[in-house]
Amino acid sequence: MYTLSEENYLKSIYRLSQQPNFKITPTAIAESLKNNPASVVDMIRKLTDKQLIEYDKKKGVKLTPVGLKDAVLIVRRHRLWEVFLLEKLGYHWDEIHDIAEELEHISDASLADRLDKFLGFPEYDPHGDPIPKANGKVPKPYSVTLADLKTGDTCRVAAVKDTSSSFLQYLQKLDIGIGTNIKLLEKIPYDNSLVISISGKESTTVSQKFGENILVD
Amino acid sequence: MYTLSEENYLKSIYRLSQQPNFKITPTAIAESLKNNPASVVDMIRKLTDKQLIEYDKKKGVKLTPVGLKDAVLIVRRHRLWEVFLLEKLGYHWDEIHDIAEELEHISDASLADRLDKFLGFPEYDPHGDPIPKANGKVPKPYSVTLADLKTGDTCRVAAVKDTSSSFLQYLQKLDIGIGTNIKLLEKIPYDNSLVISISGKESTTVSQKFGENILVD
DNA sequence: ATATAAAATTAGATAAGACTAATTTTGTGT
DNA sequence: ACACAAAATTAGTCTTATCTAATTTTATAT
Ligand SMILES: [Mn+2]
Ligand SMILES: [Mn+2]
Ligand SMILES: [Mn+2]
Ligand SMILES: [Mn+2]
Repeated sequence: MYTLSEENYLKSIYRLSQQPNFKITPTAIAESLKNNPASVVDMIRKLTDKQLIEYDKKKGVKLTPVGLKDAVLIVRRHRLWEVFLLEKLGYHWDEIHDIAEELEHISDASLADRLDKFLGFPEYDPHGDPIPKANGKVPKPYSVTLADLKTGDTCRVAAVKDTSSSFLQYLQKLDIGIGTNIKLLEKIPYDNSLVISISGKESTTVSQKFGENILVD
Repeated sequence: MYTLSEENYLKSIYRLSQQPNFKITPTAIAESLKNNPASVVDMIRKLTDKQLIEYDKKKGVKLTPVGLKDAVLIVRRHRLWEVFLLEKLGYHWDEIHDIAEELEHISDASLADRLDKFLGFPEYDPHGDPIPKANGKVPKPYSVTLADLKTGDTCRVAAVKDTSSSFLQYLQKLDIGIGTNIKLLEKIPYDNSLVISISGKESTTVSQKFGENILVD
């Protein structure tokens, strides 16, 4: 159906489209794929010809209904494989993303659905991201971040925005995972650093960037 | 490490090398990969440069120790994924080969070993082919075919040589699978057709080609 | 409004892997 | 040894996807 590259572009565009009010430019796509804007311009032409995206200079890139449907199916496969790797093969949550990045491209009509069933129809992947359903419906993702809370608020970690191993390993070190309870003790006005209590334990200070990459419930 | 194409060539050369006294020529490789001899010549050069194979005009293509080791690891992944697809996801044995053909290329250092453990260290894949061990040792494959038997002999189906869906579906129709008992009732001298009894039931006639593609115990 | 910077695009190059068509080498039968 | 066929190889083309460098367009700041 699609080449590996086409699928990676579709997925990248989909991910960028999740950021509200964000204009999806060639540069943004290039950054997200760690490649060159010139290459992106080529692929934009190709995907436009295939009617998977529309490109308006003013509005940026937008997925067509067909492009969206297929992008969502790739995301579905990615997240299902992540669940498999963690739950069945015993990988840690900082190791699974790159492998799923390859597995998501395996094309077989019934593979995702069989995997879904085998895994017991999980709702969320190991990073807390919602797993699109077979019909293409995507459960609403979490949207409030730790950095959005007010002093004194308590929350449950629901998902992580950043899935890089450096971030995930840091979380591991802090004993934070999906489900961990966090209380915001103080917000440092100077640089918006956050003083938090993890699982009721003594306080720790984390950066604003850190807080913005944790989605809470 | 290797490109998709390189891996497919390595695996194809390995498979051909399993046929005793068979000279592995560019044409043979081309046939096995359903591509063009000219393309094969290019790849022979590439793999030779990488010291994965040696090519002697007289003796044909041969895997070097390194090439052999890596080819075996690809076969290991292929066969492990086939077990997974059949046992865990409920595919039938005629559907798994093509999917495993893609899955075998997923490159992660510990993936095959974790999958192996998850599956309970299976000895044989769903077609009866031995699964190479993590250390690269390959259990001895079955070698006697149904066509090798003498009239009156009884055997157990141990493996199938041909994994095409047309062959596997035919076997399914005849109620033959790994483990099925077959008795050779008669060999027709004219064209070596085989009259057999499957699981003790009434007799069926199959072709010589059919018999040569069933390995027995 | 104009200079400057940033972003987008074009032009041209490269690499992998496949193909077809032409040519050369090898093998076989007489 | 010679003729013919088959196999191997070379030459040249194509597609996909990437890059760098040059150019054009768009945005921003004074
Ligand atoms: Mn990917
Ligand atoms: Mn994830
Ligand atoms: Mn393959
Ligand atoms: Mn098999």
